[in-house]
Amino acid sequence: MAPDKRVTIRDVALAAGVSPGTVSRAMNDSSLVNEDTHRRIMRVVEELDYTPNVVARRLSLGKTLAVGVIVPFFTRPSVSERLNGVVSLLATSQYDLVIHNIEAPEQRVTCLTEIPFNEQADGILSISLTPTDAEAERLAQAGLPVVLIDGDHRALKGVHHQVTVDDVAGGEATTRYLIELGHTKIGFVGDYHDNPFNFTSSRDRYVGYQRALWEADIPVRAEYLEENQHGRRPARESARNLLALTDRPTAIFAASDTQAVGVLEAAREAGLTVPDDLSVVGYDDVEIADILGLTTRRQLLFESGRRGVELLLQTLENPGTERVFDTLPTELIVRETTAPPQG
Amino acid sequence: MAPDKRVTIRDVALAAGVSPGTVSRAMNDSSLVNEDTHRRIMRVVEELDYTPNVVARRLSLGKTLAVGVIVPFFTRPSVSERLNGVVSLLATSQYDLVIHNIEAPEQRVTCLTEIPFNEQADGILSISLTPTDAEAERLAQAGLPVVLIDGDHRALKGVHHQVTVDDVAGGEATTRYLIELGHTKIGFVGDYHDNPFNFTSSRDRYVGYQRALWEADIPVRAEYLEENQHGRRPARESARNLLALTDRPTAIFAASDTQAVGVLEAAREAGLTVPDDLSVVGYDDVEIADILGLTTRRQLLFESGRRGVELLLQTLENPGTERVFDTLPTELIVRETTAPPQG
DNA sequence: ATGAGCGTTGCAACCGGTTGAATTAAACCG
DNA sequence: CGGTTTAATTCAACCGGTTGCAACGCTCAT
Repeated sequence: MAPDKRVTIRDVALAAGVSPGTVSRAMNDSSLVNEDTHRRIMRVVEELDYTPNVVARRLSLGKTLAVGVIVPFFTRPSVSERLNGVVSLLATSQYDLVIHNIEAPEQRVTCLTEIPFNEQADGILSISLTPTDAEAERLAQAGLPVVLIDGDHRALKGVHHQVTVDDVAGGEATTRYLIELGHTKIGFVGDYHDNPFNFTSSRDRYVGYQRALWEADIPVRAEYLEENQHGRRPARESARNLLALTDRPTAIFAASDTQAVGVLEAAREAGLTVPDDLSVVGYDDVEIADILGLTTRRQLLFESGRRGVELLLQTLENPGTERVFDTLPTELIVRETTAPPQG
Repeated sequence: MAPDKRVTIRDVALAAGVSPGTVSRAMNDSSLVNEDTHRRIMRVVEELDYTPNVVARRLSLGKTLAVGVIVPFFTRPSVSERLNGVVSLLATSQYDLVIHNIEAPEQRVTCLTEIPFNEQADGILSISLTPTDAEAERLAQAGLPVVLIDGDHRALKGVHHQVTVDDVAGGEATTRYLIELGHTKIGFVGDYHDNPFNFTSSRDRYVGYQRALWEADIPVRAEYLEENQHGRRPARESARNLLALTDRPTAIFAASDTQAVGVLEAAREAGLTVPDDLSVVGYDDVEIADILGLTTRRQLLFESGRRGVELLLQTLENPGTERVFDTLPTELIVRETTAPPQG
């Protein structure tokens, strides 16, 4: 009944008539143990159904064989897709994945300052977070490899690698596309550019938006910028404001697909036809964009996760690796929500 | 430069002029330690910035202070939402969350048979997986508390608690709603009922569908059942088949919202207006349902995750806890994709 | 003064692996 | 046949905490 105490390495040693050390070696680097002994030990392992205790192993090795992943709001489709890339590659390695979700700004602090220190992970993957200078310094102290996915902090040594997208360029190119279609009155619906999580993508895309306008000699109008909480509903509100302007935009660039959906809803409410009365562009190219036929700028979410893990594993194997700053490309996916302005 | 070796409990002990044991006690149950000593130790801890090594702690305690979560396809919105519930509650506890994603049937086996055995977790949460009898037995052997969220296996002792939805009842009620609207030709678009992951929800909902028809004396027509891979695209294909029938259904019940989206797409392709020419109902009530105005049966995804964790933590605290089988309610959310059949 | 009783603290074993150094046994060589 | 190399294995320390038990110092009652 009582699930007989776990089988330990000493049990195996006893049964095989060797010392624990030999069993240990047999299970790892067979090179030092005799062929026959090895086989014998393995047979006993089989028989007793022995599985090494990972925790003991970790303590002894001084490695946790786990990587910590810090993600904010992992239910957001873009984040979830990145995480998916992370998980898919990590599953093929010996490392476990310990997840730390951040839903509130306080958690952000705890995660970034405590996790690296309690030896729970050999490396840290941070998704969509841009550490402040103080946080980066603290990370550096911990001496763990840190990889930023969709987060930028080249300045300090705490960060080893990063995988990003050039959001400024992406925002610029997307805006330029709208301009080339003939739009000059282009609204922007994004997150609060100053937010407690220090999310930077919306802000960066807006910077790109401004650049595109400048280059085209189109004035940047303050009333065309709407900042709000992230999300579909807040974006809908923001879009309502834009569409209520006396000189309303003929196109709206949303900082994410989720927000673009809110924009589309606001347009419908206002009785506007998309794309005839209003063009809408999103960012990310998550599934909803395909479903709704939303024109958007695609970024390689899944790949960013995979690439991040790849870099982290590389560093764990070989701590001397040079720092890498990857920038993944983006691509405009034109669907049915954009067209030249009417009249 | 070299991030000076980690501070251990012995360093603290030395600095505070006590033994490691006392420091350990001071950090845990202060009751045995003198007030003054306690304060002194804590000051040193502060000064040296000491954090206990979790791995050593785990080995010594014989507990891993982590729970393993096994999820298939966590990018599916319904699963992700459940996971969200899990994470949100677990974050408030001392337990870490180690994720194991399953994307292929082989992984299913590894996860269910190995993970419980290598002492990586004190308890297991399994989401949307129904263990086979053999797997359940193996789980029981491991002697770990296991909680099934959206999975059913009351038969064996391996499972401690479970949190489910009555999919049969949900499917029946949903179908009855269509019947009450006046539909008699109702198609069903679901997963392969026989699949390597042993997902049962689609199958169960279909059983409910059959019951509703029987009760209403409507014949169950084999050609109205379409099984396919899970997903929007396969569901679209399936719906195409249904709509191509000479006596096509006037309503389609999709086993999930994701699949309902595929059905809507097929309807649009076929030039049918929803809900006038075709009614469509989904299941889950994930965000896309709200966006598209899809009538659907809501289930409490987030809550199911939270509740599962609650039960698991309870059992970890107090191993004697009685087994609990929770069934969460569902609710029909009527939106704009259902109406009485035309003519 | 003696010893019981209590609150604190130290000691040392233990959790279950890993690993460098020491040991043993076999093999080889002049 | 002694001496040395080499391969295989054992030994014991170690990773960094936890904890039962012993020991210590003190108070208090006898």
